[in-house]
Amino acid sequence: MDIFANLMRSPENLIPMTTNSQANSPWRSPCPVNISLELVGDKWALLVLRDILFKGFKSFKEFSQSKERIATNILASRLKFLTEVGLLESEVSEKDARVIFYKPTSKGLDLIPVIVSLVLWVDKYEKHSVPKAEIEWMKKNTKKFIAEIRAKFE
Amino acid sequence: MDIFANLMRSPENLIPMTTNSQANSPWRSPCPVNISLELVGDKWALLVLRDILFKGFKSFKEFSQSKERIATNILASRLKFLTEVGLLESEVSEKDARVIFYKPTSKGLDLIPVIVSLVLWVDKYEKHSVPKAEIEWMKKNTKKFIAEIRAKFE
DNA sequence: TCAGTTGATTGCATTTTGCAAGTGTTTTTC
DNA sequence: GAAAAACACTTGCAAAATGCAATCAACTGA
Repeated sequence: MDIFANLMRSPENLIPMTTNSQANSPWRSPCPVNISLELVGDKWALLVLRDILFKGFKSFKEFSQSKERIATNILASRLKFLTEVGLLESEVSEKDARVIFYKPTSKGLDLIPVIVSLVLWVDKYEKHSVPKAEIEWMKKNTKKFIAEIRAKFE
Repeated sequence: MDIFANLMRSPENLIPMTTNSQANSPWRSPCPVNISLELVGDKWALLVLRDILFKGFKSFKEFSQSKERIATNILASRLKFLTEVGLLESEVSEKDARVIFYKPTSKGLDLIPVIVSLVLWVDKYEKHSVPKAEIEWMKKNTKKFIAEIRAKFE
């Protein structure tokens, strides 16, 4: 089955459904690539996910202290959006009622493979801050790596 | 080797290198997730890649006719940027000197796994336009799928 | 010669972002 | 128990990015 040939035969598969369904849909187009970009295709969303998934961050304060220096208004809007689209859940801390803990939903956890593939791509072409040994392990044991991170939240 | 534990022990691995190298670097931070977002983390870059990789589009005109309706100034700036950062190469058509063909570099082709993982993620949670059979094939034969697309450009 | 195509640019309105300051609530400190 | 600090936002405003229509020069084909 040559998917590419299929897509070439009917490339509209990667683009519209029908003009009707497009009217009901919130998306620019029903192409899955496009939908993914409308959900996490900006400079900040996956960074928040990274902080939660890989660094174990939970609170607004922790996110706001990441080295990319996200502005607090942007952070607030991203946390709201990510929660609204079902990638994050929030709960008030039991110890301190000021603090809100954010954690990934199953939908959010399922983005780990995306982030991993981005990291492996960057590793191949750009200098970055993750030690070689960890990249190598990530590359050779991708499934286990993903499973281990998931396990922290389930 | 528990990568996550390592990262928790020294989470700065996912963020800065040194303050020195950060000054020389064009990136907000040397975290690979961040770098990937600075390269393709916007609403349009991966859409152009999709058009090239999955739909076989080559020219400005073809990209501009995609259903997401990218504005021509944005398209021009994205094509310029993607070429500058080495994801695309351009060459003037032999038949028509006005037409510029864009094709993926090796660095661009290596983004296929990222796009595939995004598609598989979206498939799990959102309605989209790619037939089930093709998603299933993509899921079960991911490596082959990626290799087949690569082969079209090598 | 000349209308039409192509990739790209310009001008301008709209939207999003960045930044500093401020808000309301809760917790800590004295 | 009042003042100060911490936390998660919110607001106001300047700056940047985006969307859109018009336009451009280079080129093509008739």
